[in-house]
Amino acid sequence: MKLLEELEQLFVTPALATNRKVVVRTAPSPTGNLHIGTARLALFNYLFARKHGGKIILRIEDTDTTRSKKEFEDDILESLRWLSLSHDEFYRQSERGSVYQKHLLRLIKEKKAYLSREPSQSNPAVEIEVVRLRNQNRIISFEDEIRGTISFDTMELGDFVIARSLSDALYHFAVVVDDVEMGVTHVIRGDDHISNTPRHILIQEALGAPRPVYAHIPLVLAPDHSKLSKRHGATAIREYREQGFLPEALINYLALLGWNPGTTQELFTLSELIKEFDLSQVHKSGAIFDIEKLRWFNREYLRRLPPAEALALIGNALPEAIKALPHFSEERLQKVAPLLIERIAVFSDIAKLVKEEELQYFFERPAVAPEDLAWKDTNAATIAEHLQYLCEKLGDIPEKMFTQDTVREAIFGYATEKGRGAVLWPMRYALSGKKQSPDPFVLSGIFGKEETIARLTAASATIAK
RNA sequence: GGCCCCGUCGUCUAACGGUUAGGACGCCGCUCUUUCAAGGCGGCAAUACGGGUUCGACUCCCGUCGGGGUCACCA
Repeated sequence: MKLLEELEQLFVTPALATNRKVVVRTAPSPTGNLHIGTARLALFNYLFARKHGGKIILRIEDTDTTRSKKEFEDDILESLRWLSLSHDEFYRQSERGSVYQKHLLRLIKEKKAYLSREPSQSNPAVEIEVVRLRNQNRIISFEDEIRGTISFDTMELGDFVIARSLSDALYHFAVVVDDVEMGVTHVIRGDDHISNTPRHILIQEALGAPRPVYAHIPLVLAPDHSKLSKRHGATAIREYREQGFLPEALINYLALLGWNPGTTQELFTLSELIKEFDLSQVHKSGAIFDIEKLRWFNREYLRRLPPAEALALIGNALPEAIKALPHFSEERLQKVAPLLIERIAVFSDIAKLVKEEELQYFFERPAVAPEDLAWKDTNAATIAEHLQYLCEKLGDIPEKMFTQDTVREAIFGYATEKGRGAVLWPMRYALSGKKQSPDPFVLSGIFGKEETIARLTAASATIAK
């Protein structure tokens, strides 16, 4: 036991000096659109590097040519850009075959690896010559920034395969060679790589390279505690983008998933995150992705959006059917926008409102059901009387002065005197045709004098029948 | 199954030997109000379990249970 530990000490390569410039990498495989979990890892790498004035390498790990697709690479790049997660250098592993080969050859020459002729696993009929690493079968331990010391017995790994052939390096080898060649100082990746780490260290030591600092971040989990996958709903950043989530909200939410600044602050801009971020505050256990909290963040950012920007985004999310309605206009939409913002968390919620017919009445005269016009047991004659009065009273307001405030001023006394419910409910219902809607003053302000009076008159006519 | 990692409200988390175990999301209630939304106020709700160590454990140690990861010529 003791001997084993001493033996181990002999082989331990010191971690990279901390005074070296920080170099991190985010290394997605283009086998799917940018995943929420990958984006979060990219974010952690980004925050760490930017905080320490380091360099960020984006490396596309496409050594598996059958599963890798250009369209996924495009999506990854585009999604990262959308999230504002920039990088400083870009590589594709598929373009680095000669680099891997060079190191493979060297290792073989130094007898640290060897060629082995054996039947192909995919096609046992043919023999191929794979490259295996000479494993010294010892205990590897490393310091993980998140978990502390982790030890593995690498015995059961055996002389594992590092390349399918001299010109076809496998993932583990490519990763280690790249990290070495690119001068990566901090490997910040998902904790599903913990058990790959001893293998990487073995390769690294064979290469005679220094050991980077490892930080294994716990994974993002689905509500059922399993790995977040498609059956749990949207997993790609693109889908959230398409649903109308704001990148700032996504960033903020993802940052707080497994990390916190140790204060109760929850809303952070990217640059605040850079300032606050610290690997030592990263949690050890996996965090469940909670769409409700993401929606809350999104709403917070939605409300902070400059009005012009919000308006443009609402315009994008608004179905064509609404834009085709008779009273639709940009001016009208501009007035409705603040109401909308108050009622949605994500832009895709607009489609839901439309489906529930919560928006139509802003842009076309609503159908009014006489039986719904009455507040409690107010009788028809009284309602008609109130509506009549409202029309007259509002008619006295000059068109230019017709706003939610002047309308309120004009009729609030009357409403208070006659019973607010008895006056205001029919007024609001007449304007919206809905049992639930914004208040009648706000609606009047949106519709303007002519349309407001027209709707009140129409409702009044309905009740007269 | 072997190996590795993890375990505070339903969820994200604070507390790093001494707190009535705090905050946020969600949920519920109240309030504002003609209705809805938003807002304000409040409530429900957790240290997985069992042993130690200690004057004192969410915090340290051991075990149990539970969860996750990984065991490729995928990444």
